[in-house]
Amino acid sequence: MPRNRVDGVIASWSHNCAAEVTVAVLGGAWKPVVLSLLGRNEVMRFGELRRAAGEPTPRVLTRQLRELEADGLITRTVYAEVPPKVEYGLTECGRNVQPLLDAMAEWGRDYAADVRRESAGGGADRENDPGDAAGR
Amino acid sequence: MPRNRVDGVIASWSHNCAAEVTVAVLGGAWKPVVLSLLGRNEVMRFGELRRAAGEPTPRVLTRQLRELEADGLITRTVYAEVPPKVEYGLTECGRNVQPLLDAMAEWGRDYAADVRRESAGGGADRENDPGDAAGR
DNA sequence: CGGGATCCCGCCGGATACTG
DNA sequence: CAGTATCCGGCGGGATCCCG
Repeated sequence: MPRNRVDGVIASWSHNCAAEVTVAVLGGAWKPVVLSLLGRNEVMRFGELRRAAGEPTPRVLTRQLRELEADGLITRTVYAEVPPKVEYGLTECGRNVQPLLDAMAEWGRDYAADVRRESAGGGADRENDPGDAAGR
Repeated sequence: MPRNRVDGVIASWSHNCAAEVTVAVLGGAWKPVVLSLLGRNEVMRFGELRRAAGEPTPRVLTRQLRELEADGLITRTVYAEVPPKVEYGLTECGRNVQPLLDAMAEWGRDYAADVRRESAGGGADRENDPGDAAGR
């Protein structure tokens, strides 16, 4: 059970926010995409997943998948045949994270829209003027 | 408007999941803690924030705060007095992210509990047995 | 008090090449 | 097809010291 990756984070969130655990689990370069793809496709083969995710290099995708597997979010099923065939799917934990992932995606979209808006539209910069705050 | 940090991520989530934007914004080492602290305290000074977060090094905390500011989540108010006084607070965007942060924290807690459970309790490992899957 | 300057290092992600 | 092996640059985070 090589869950050592997130273990450090889990161990030290006494004063930390538990959200850091979530970031540690979902924070890989291709993990959100992979999870959302598997959320819609039940099972996917390696190449299929790779193409759909946007052609990450095999090495990187492999590691992302192994980490997600070690963290208990996805399953990996190897079929002993030639040519090789490996199928990836979601565990229950992986399915449980979908609503959260959706919420994160929604916020991300809204945030990106905000950024675009203020980049394009006139910069309505608000200045903080402490002014008379020279107390003490 | 140095929002260049997340701009790259925002620009390239055509096939990606928008959740990556969220990770890019909240993905710093001390960002979740800072945001949740500011969510409960309205305004906080640098040292106050530092102690409450768990004593990160000033340099690191400063950068986290600058990034959050550049990303539009927090405000930074400098009072021109001696000794120096700087107060941090949430922008509207920073307040909007609180519910999501809570959801992430909740999932993180549940996940950590799951991990602890299966580490302690007997490993109820489920094996995948493709068995008769040698099709084609 | 609230940082900035400098140095360091581990890790993450990508490119390229090779294989059972 | 589904990876593995090797090399590499960048940067995120920490330690330590110094400053207005």
